[in-house]
Amino acid sequence: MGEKDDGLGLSLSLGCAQNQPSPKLNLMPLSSIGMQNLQPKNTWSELFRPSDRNLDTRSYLRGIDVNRAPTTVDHEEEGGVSSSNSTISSLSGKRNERDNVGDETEAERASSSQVSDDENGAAGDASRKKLRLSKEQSLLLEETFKEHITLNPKQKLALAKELNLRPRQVEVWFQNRRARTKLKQTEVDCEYLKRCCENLTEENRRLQKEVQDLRALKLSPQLYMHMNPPTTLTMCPSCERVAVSSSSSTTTSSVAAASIPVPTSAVPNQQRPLPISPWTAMPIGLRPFNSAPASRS
DNA sequence: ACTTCTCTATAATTTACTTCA
DNA sequence: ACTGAAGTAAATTATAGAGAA
Repeated sequence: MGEKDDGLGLSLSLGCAQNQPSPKLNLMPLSSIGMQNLQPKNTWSELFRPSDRNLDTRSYLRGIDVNRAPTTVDHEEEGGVSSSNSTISSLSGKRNERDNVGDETEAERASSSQVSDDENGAAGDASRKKLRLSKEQSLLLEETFKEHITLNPKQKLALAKELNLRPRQVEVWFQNRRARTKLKQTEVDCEYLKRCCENLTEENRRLQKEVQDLRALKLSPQLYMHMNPPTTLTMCPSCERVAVSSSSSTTTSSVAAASIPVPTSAVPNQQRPLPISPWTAMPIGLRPFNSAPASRS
C-alpha cells in the first residue's frame, strides 16, 4: 500500500522533528474535487441541526480533521457503476430486526425501486451481495460525513431517502467511514511515533558520543589544565530543568579551542526541546477514539 | 482478446460494550 | 438494581473490481 491514497483523501503529514506541529491529516479541500456541485435537494444544514450527539462525536474526533473531503480516487475507481446493480444483503441478525421497527420500516418501504427491487430479488438468497455505491451517492455521503460523523435517526432517514438507500445502508456506511478514518489516524500516529523513536535513538547515540568525548578530554591532563572550570549545573526543583551558573559561559569556546567537536546539546543553557506527541501530551482518555462512546441525546 | 489469479477497497455482519429510560 | 432497546466501536466476513500473468 505504502503512500498510496486510500480513498479517504488522507495523506501523511508528519512533523518528525522536535517541536514540530502535531501529526495532522492533510486532507484535500472539498472544493478541489468539485464536490460543491453536488447539492442535496434538502437543506442539510437545517436537517443536521447540531445535536448533542453530534457535538459529542465531533469532540471525540477532535484530534483528526475528519470533516474533509476525500480525493476522487474512490469515485473514479467506481466510475460508471450504477447503484441500480445493487442488491440487498441477507437479512439476518438483531440489527435487521432493529431496523424493521418504527419509522425506519416506513422509510424503507418508502424507498424507491432500488431498494424494493433488491429486496425482492434477494429474497431467499443466502449469499450476501455487495452494493457498490454510485459516485453521486458516495459524494453525498462524504459531504454529510464532513458535517456530522454520526447521524441521528431523522438524519439517517432523510439521507437514505435522498440517496435512495435503506437507512441501514446509510448507517453502515457511516460506521465504516468512521472506522476508516480512525484507521488512517492510527497509521498517522504510528508513523509519527516511529519518527519520534528514530529521533530519540539518534539523540541517544549523539549523547553517548558526547560522554565519550568528555571522558577523553578529562583523561588528557594538558587539555584539561587549560580548560575553564566545568559548568555548574543546578536543577530547578519545581520544573526539573537544568540551569547554568554564571561562571561557566565560556565552556564551549574553550573546548572548541582544544579542537574537540562539541555537540550543540553540550551547551548547558540551551534547553533541548522535548519531542512531544500531541497524543502523548494528552491524557489517554482525552485522545481521539479513546474517549468513551458518545452519549445519546 | 480471454481467462485466471491476486490484491485492494469497502459493504455488510457479528459481537461486545455503553447509555438511558 | 435489573432489564431491554438503541447506538456505536471493533473485528470479521464477503464481494466487486482492477491489474498482472
